Amino acid sequence: MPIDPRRPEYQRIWATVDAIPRGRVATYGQVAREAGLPRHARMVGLALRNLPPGSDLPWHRVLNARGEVSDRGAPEKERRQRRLLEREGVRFGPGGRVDLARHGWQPD
DNA sequence: CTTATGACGAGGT
DNA sequence: CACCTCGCCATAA
Repeated sequence: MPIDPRRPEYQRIWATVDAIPRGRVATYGQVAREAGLPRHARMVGLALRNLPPGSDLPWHRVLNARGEVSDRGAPEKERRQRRLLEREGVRFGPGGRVDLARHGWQPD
């Protein structure tokens, strides 16, 4: 087991991701800040990488700061993420970018 | 203890 | 736009 999923940092990160509404996206840095962990964008990636297989968390709604699906060396999984987003109405422009001003999550 | 790694990001060229 | 460099920070080795 790489990390300890019981730690509050991970609990807060996952809770934040869980709050991203359908059809909207958030960046790693944004999730980190919302979770009260500024400068921990990389930790968000770490948290998502360690999700239990059958998790219902909307992990696919997290993109990098440029609005693209992050390269994790697994083209198949990356295509799946894109498909899941398109399924909920998120449009990808040429270059595989999402317009964050249009689809970005604005927390209350 | 020291290095390397990485689903990241800001800022410069 | 594309790259590149550097800072960041939890983890792993």
